[in-house]
Amino acid sequence: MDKRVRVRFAPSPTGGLHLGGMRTVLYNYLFAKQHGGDFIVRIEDTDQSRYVPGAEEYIFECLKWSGLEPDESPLHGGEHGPYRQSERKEHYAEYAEQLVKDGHAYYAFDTPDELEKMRLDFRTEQNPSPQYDHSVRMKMRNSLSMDSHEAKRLLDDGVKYVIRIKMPQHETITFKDMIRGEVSFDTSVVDDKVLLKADGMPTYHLAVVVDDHLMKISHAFRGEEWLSSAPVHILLWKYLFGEDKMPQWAHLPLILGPNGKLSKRDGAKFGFPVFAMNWRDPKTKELTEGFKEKGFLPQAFINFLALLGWNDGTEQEIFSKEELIGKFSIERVHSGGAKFDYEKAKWFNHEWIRQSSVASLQSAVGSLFNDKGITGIENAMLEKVITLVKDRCTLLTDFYDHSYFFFEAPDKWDVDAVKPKWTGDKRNFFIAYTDKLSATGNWQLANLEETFKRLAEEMNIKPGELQLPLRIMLVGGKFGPPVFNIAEILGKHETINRIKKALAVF
RNA sequence: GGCCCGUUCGUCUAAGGGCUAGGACACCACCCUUUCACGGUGGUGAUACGAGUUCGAAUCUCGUACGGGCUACCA
Repeated sequence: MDKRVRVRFAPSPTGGLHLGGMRTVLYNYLFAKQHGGDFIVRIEDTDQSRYVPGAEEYIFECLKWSGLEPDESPLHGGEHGPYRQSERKEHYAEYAEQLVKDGHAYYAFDTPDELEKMRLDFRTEQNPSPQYDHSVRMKMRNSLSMDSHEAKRLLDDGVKYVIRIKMPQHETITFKDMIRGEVSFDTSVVDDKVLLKADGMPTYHLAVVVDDHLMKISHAFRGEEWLSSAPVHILLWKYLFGEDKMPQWAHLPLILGPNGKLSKRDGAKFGFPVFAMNWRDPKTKELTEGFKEKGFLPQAFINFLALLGWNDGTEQEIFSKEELIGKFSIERVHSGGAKFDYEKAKWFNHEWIRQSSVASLQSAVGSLFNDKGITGIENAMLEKVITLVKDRCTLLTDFYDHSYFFFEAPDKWDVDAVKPKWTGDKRNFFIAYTDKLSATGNWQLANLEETFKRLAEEMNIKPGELQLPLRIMLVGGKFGPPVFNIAEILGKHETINRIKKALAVF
């Protein structure tokens, strides 16, 4: 099938790619893959004042980590490249001029100050934010309000200008949205949007239409925040390339934070990530934590993102990327916004950790320990530890909290938990137990436990009262997996050492 | 203010005219567990409101309320 979808992003510090943007990317990706189409990414860097160097590379790292790599490298071009709008500058002016020639657009010479004055002058209680539209355009300085000689003179003199679309009056624009069905707008309430800026760069409105045409985009999925400017884009299609050539639109619902639209700030405020990976703003040096660094598996990230506003109609919740490609359908995307629930996201991650094989977790967990300064762990040991604690970990980082004691002997113990019931008999028990352990050639879970219980019985102590002290000797506190499992993994030498060391303190 | 979009348990959602509105997260209780968790079983909990159409409405229509988006030479 000849499907071609594109996603866009602006390399700006705040407009990066947070949850909402990533989900848009994901849906585009799933749709493209499902139909055997192309998935391309376009860099919308036409706003030079907000351009942040390095943001492109960062975002491709995010896409790579999530497993959503585009078919053609957006950084190096491709069949319909370049995919960086700043490198396609010359295309846009040509189309803008075309629109002027056809009477669908005009030159406007108003300075920023004049625009501000207009907004102030026309401001009323009923209309707090006046627009540059059919009602005021004849009162402004543009090629519609002045005679053609004057306009030509200004142009020849090199006076800065923008090109604005001339929105028709009282026309109803209706289009079909794949999620919402028919949506219509009255053109007289839409302003004369700037198409080409004074610096020669296009605005999003012009660029999206021109690029979608040139890049032969068949489906355009974007966030709901674009819905209200859709009539401009549809008109542009009509004027430039024909409405029948227009891609099919889908406006995805917004992802909401705890209070309203999800923002980058919400992350810091409520303690959850909003970006796929750590992002440090080069200007402010402010760090925004990512899902990756927080300990999420990419599979879980994709999974919860996909389910935030979509489901396949069954009660299934855990989907692999391949299953999502098979089952996704844009028509089943919810039209209402979805509030992001971090607790549920963590649940997805927990499920994915449980399902993951030990082998697939090994390198991530290994490097986690490395980062914490614990090095030189043997693979066999790591494997055993992961197997034992995997089910209790919600985040990858939990592996540290649930198993660091395998690699670091405790140097302080929760003595308060032992002391009240500590007796000389118990001390003697542990001395006897270490002797037995030293002598044994069978370091198996069953044997360790059996020896322990038999000895306790012989010495007439309840084994239950001895297990907690043993645990505290081995790990330092009241936590961790079953105590004999710990001893088994720790090994003979280490177990005996830890008991002896603790005995000296108790 | 104007325009557009939306509204089912606290949260994500299922049910697109017809059984006691189903599931998941979270929460609570019990069980398992001589640690802490995991897990298991069960429970609390929703169709925003008001009209209309219909034998019958969460579902279709209208109005109201509430929420969100847009209203830049930003995307």
